[in-house]
Amino acid sequence: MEKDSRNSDFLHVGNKILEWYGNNARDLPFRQTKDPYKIWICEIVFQQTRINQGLNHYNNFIKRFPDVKTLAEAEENEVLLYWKGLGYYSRAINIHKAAQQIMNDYHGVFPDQYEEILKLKGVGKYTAAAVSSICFGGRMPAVDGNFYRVLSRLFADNFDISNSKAFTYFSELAGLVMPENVGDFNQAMMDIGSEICKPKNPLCGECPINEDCLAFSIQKIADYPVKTKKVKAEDLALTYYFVHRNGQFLIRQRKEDFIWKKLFEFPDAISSNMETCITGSKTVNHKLTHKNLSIEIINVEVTSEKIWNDFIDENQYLITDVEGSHEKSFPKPLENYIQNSLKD
DNA sequence: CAATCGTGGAG
DNA sequence: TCTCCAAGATT
Repeated sequence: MEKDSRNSDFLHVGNKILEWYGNNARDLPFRQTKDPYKIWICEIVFQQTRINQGLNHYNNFIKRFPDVKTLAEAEENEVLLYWKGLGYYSRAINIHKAAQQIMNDYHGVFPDQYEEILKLKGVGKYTAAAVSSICFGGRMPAVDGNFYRVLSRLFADNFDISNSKAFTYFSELAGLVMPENVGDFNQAMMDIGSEICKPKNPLCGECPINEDCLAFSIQKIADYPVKTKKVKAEDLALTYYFVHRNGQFLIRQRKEDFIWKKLFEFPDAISSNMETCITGSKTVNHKLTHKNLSIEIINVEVTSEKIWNDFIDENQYLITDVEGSHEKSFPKPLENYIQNSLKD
């Protein structure tokens, strides 16, 4: 039976990728260390997040929380503050809990085994593989979106990446290609995926493995990866009241298991005797992955001290001002609203 | 296990 | 304007 040359000896592909990485690795702050703490933080920050989008957050986070102990001892709200604007805020909650796990269960020493790293809150198979391979010589492929794309093109493989078994499937494909240095290989695949084998307009001419790439050879790059499921965003209307008096305004912390959990927000209702204080409103549209939000923010200018105080007492709202809001984490549209309120 | 969780940039 | 999607994890 005739075998395509691409179907044997895949190891040379991995070595080509490593060689390319040696000359083309991006110069990123977390590339200059093997401190598992820093690598862990960077892996969490950059989940579903582009490098340019998360770089400042990463640097600021490391500066404020340079080690596990500092992070574990911090207040949850301050950890959330350093996550402000980054999205997927449960990452901040989990990263804080995981730091406490490391202090309590591992005496403050970052676990060096894949199975142990996997037990940390917010750490899944991808992150455990990345940290263990980069920092401790672990040998698991860090299969992420880049792996799906590069491998599905390399093998012209139709496996649906929205299938829940995609991780296992592409882990096996990765195993065919994976060379000795798994840590560098994992990082190399991410760089190739984001710099060369891009979702749109990939730079196949510059790709170190274009001679091995089946999709490239049959001119079908755009057909891979296959992804059948599309997320549909539903419309959702929210109403907030920007209740303010003498430069101060009212907020509270979200608690329900819903969007923006544990972030701060404005009141979503006012007392009946406040309705005469309404001076206008503004509607902001904001897109989340699964929701198209239409947020109406009603301006309530309270003049009566009694009405102000009664409302706060009844609902246990917190009082802040623009300056104080800098110390709390708000959803992006509310953060924007607060900053714009300066211009009045 | 399919649905859910942000934000911003590219095309 | 609109769609896709980016170093995923959790429930």
